[in-house]
Amino acid sequence: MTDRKTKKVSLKDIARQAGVSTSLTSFALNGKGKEHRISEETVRHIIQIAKDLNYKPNIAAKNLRSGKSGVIGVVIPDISNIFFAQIVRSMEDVAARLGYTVFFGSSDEYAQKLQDLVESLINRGVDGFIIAPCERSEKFIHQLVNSNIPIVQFDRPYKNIESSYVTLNNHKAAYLATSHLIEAGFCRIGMVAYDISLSHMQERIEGYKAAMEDHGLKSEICIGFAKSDNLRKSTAKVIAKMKEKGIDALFFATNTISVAGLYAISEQKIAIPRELGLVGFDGSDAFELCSIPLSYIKQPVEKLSKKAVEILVNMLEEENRAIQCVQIDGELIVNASSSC
Amino acid sequence: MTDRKTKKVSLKDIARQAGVSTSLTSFALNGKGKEHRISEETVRHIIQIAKDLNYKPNIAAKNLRSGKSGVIGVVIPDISNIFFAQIVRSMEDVAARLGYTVFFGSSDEYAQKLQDLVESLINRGVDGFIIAPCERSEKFIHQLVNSNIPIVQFDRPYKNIESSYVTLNNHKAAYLATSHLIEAGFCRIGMVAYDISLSHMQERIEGYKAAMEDHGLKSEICIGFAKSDNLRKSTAKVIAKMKEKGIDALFFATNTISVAGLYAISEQKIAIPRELGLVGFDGSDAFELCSIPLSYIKQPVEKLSKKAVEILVNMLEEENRAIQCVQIDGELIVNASSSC
DNA sequence: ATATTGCGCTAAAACGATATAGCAAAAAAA
DNA sequence: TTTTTTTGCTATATCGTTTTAGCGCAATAT
Repeated sequence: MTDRKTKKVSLKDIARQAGVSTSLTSFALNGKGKEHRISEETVRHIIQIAKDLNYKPNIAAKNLRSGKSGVIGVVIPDISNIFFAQIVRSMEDVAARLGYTVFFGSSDEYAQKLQDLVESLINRGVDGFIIAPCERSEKFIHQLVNSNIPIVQFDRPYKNIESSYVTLNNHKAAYLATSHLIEAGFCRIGMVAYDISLSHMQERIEGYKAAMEDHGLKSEICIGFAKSDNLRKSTAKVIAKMKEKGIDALFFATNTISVAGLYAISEQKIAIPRELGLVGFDGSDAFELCSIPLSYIKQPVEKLSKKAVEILVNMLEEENRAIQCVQIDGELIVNASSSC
Repeated sequence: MTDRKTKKVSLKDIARQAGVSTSLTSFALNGKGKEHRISEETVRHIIQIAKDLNYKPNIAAKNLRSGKSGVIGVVIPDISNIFFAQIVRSMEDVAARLGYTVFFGSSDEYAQKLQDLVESLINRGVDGFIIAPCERSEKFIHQLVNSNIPIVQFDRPYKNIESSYVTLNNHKAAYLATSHLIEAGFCRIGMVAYDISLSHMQERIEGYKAAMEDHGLKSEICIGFAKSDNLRKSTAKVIAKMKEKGIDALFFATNTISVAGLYAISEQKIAIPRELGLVGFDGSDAFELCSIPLSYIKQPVEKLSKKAVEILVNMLEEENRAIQCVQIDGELIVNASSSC
């Protein structure tokens, strides 16, 4: 640990001590010895001195000179959602391994906040973005893509925008969850979703519908919508209404809905799975702690974040403008809430 | 949104267009007009042009020149712990309002990882740190403080190190939780804690003990330790053993222990609060979803993070070397798990 | 002997902002 | 009138890197 007060060691210091120019020093330390035909001995010498002096390059100078920052901006809806917390966590690891750092911020599902965040990150000089869009942000994302800032859409991409994206195969996951309920003997299966147009939600809804249709249950399709600004109450209302209609199982479209649903069910004292079969989405401590553990679709957090970071870094380093669209399969975790 | 390809507007561009020098431009845009006796008209003129050209200062250049980065490094144990997720979230907001950005990383409670993180953040040029230390990191934190890098310890400070810190008043909180159980009619109250020496844990233990003593229950003091690397199993074992001993209530020392405890209790089919009264720590979705909602000590997340950021920024900007030690009170949330 | 090539290195110009020293003209004081 | 002060501005060095252009010398080719 060096004292903050004693000035930091610079390239110049090393150069002086080694009796060479700063250029040579820079080349040597960046592994460009051969490329610039520096004698191996000189390179070794320089590296040794750098080590001795505990040289740490000044990143601001590097950034200024190179016009790059080595920082990836990540914009997610909410870091206090465990799913995104894990995603960010994982992205950090992957990015670090590739020599990048992650700046992140939460949009709270507000288009304006997303825009502010992105702009402030641009000012901070991030090299590229991984963004989970929110409602009403399509235009802005579009502009962003058009302005040639490297960007990977995540989790709920606008698929008609020409950009790379990484997302769960939501259709398949929802199909899987619904089919599982059907195979477990339920037939009047409802879905609780958000009334939003983002792709992940629409595809989960479509996946549910498709599964119902494919099993001859088209007429039983029944979707209720929870309001995110009054989540618990609205979810409770939806569930009560569905129960009245004779629904015998529910598929929750997200982990927030799942938690709210579990809460409502415990309040309404509905017996799981006898009176109502359940499948949720993503994970949460709460899923296992409710009296009957919840079956759910598990998203492959590491795979998703790794892919997103890799694609972005590839764009940054290879100037690879090829668009990559990746959909990764989810896994169904079967617990007691869905086995009759 | 500016096109990434079209080069960015620099001070020079503005200066040229305004027909003045870059120095003047810099002063004008930094509000140092008066200080450098620039005519008000010129200042207005320059500012107008900067606006027209949508000028955004290059942060790398600023950093290089000033030796500061406007970035605060935050090191916490684990971002996927909801408590720390909320903390980070809140710190970001506060920091943004003060003109700073937050870089954060998770130590996973490993001293080595904490050290690596801090060093990498130093290389990235952060101006100061907010750190939640972990076991075996005392020496390193001590070095850090000695090397004059501005730092605020957080959540579990080493209090004998001469540095500022912000933490919950853990003693008081534990005392409160324990007293509450006693007043609710429980008397054989056990505590489940981690066997670590960090201050927050020691003080929670001391607070529990003090409450028991003050209520004449010294002989009933009983502390069981959960292992963090095998949390669920070890917690279950501890609880089972305590139950055998005739314990009638439990105080969980952290939210991770609380979740594990709830899990064990639901597995062991113990009736809450009839057979066992419960109070936990921090919040979690799970606390409300278990069949009987858990009473718990709620930490004032906003206050804690705000204070920490403010103290650090004060150190950075005022060169204020005065050490500030802040302890903030927690709040007891009473739910069904502790009312006989 | 002269021209060419390769080798190992250096000098110096960027990158964009800030801050110090100082200059010319106008205003005030002598 | 001459000197001093004030006003409004400029030129330039600097922060620590990276990178381009090119220099002098020796070895090889002609």
